[in-house]
Amino acid sequence: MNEKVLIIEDNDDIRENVIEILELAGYTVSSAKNGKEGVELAFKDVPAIILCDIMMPELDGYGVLYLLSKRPETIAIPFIFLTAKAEHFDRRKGMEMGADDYLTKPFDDMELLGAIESRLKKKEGQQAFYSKSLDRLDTLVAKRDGLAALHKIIVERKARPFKKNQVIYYEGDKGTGLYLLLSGKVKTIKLAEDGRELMTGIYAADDYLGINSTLSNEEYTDTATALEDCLLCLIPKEQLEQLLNLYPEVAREFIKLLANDIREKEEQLLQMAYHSVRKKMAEALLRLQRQSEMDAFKIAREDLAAMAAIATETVSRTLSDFKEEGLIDKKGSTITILDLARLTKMKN
Amino acid sequence: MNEKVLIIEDNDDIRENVIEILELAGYTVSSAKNGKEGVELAFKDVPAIILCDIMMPELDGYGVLYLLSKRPETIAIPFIFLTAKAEHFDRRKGMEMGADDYLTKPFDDMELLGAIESRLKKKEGQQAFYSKSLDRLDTLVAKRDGLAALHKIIVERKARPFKKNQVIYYEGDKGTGLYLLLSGKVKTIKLAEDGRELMTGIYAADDYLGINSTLSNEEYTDTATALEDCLLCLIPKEQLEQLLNLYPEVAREFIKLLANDIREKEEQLLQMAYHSVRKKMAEALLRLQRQSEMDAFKIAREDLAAMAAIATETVSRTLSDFKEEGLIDKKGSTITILDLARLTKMKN
DNA sequence: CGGGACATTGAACCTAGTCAACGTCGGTGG
DNA sequence: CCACCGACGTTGACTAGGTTCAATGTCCCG
Repeated sequence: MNEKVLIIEDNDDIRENVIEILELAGYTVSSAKNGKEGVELAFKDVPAIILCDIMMPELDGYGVLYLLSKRPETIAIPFIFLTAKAEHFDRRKGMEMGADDYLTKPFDDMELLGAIESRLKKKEGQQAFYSKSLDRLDTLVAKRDGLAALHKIIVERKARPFKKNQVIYYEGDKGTGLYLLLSGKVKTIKLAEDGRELMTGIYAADDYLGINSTLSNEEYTDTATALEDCLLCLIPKEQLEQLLNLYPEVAREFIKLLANDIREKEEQLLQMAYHSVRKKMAEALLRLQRQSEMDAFKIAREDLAAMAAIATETVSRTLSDFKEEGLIDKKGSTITILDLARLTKMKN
Repeated sequence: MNEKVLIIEDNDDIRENVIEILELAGYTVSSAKNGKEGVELAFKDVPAIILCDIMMPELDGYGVLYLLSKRPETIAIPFIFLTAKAEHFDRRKGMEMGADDYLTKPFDDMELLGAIESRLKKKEGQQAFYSKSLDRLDTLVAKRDGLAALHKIIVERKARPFKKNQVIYYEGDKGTGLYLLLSGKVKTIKLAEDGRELMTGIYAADDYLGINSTLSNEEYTDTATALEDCLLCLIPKEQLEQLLNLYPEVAREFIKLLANDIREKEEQLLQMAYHSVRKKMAEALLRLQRQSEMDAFKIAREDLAAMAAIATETVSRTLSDFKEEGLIDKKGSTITILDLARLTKMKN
């Protein structure tokens, strides 16, 4: 196979040791002594997998991961952190940022080789799975003629998995492109000065993410976070731009999406403004039901609060009332809608 | 000149009398005995000017005016109401709907001929004025190459004046096309079930109106009303559609407009949700200042209330507070911004 | 099965809405 | 030109709905 591995590690002993092992195992290895160097190497000569220390001079492991995720050609490379500390927080932070695995130093040869091999294999497996998932898009996208080009771009592009609670992009980031959500659920939120969150959107499979920022060439105006494990496909801005100029149907399609989005936002605006908490709550539940296509769903009170722009305590109270009235059932964070009609007709 | 006049009047004596006078004066006259017939005639053979009774069987004068305003080819025809009652309310209602003049029965020959002549002359004069106003668009629109086509359509199309408080379109109306605001100011509002209004947008010269409804092929989602006397140009949906398919630049331009609109709506959403009344008020004032480009503007308390989604009484109170604090000055419905910086930095 | 995160409930407080009365402005008709 | 009317703006008193703070309960993951 002779796959390319990049190791980024400031400790000379560890680095040399790893290089030796990997070369013996038949990999082609390149190495860097700090994060900055590592990122440059990765861009110049794209590796199949990256091993990276967290604590490093110049640029730490998180920074490396962040920078790599900014470029489409390096975004999908399997990424394994090497770390001395097995601390929970660090581990979680890394995984949330999109790392694929952790190796706690000291690790022995078999651990190292096993991790790399399993990652590469998993990636291959995922690739196959994505293709299948992408085939489904055929029926969705290729209906109209010119949209076939968009479809082609999507299929050729690798999909990227995001884990639950992982942030896809932050408010203020420069838009790198459009995300197509292949599976899972994503929320977008805006932060008020005092830290309270407002959910501006909730997305399920086949929805586009970050349309407006990408198309207006501005920074993202909200933060997108995965509500559950997701599969996303990034369509780079440049390709999208070309597509828009070549195929009016594609542009027309996006115009429709945007226009509908505005209508929804205005509707939401009216609700925010004049509806009672009960009505806002009912609308939020209905929105969730509509897009999960089931009568039961799991959602944190905090997320519900952000959707309806009310306090979490008030969410609890209102849901308890609804349960009393036989409108819904709830158990923990799972909510089941019992009386859709009465919820829809909720008086203000 | 031999201009075509259409008279719609159910009283046989009056109708015959008017026809006689007008034919003597050299006009070509067609006539209808009720509103329905009149509208059909107007569509079949577009007249230069229309005289129309208000109280009629089948379809009354208001209905005629409404139906004519739905079609681009009949929208700009001068319209004179004939009415027995000189009541205020009726007069105002007619003028708001877009009638150009009133004749109170009984009227003598000179009154009739004078009104028709002056209307036709005025229309000619306005046409000349519009062209000038439209020339200004050259610099705005024709910068990019393909947009020249859009510009051409705008220039070829007649602009139509709207009077203060006149409704341009109603929520629920099927979108006939896109309006370009040439001069004046327009607000768009949504109505809550309980009748409270929320202002979803405020537009000044060179803004487009009803983009999203037109482009998504849906009904208007809000009601547009003239805040002052306006000049609007209607770009019919069909022409717009052609343009979008032919010129990617035009589509691109609208995509940008829509995307920006979404960003603004989301920003507003966040405000609605978590800002105090003081802050909402400040933001509303700043929005007004930004688009009037002056520090002083006239606005009804009710409109301010609709902008910030608060009660009119609260608007009064808050403005009084602001005045006390030296942030603004106010006299009647005129507000002057004194301390822009402090208003911008208003704490929540 | 223990601990921490998440959910619920209670009580006090406070903001902004409502109702009502009064003041002010501008336009219309005598 | 003035007086009057109606629409619009202001102010006060009261109230309801929702937030906040705080304590307690429950679920779920390791």
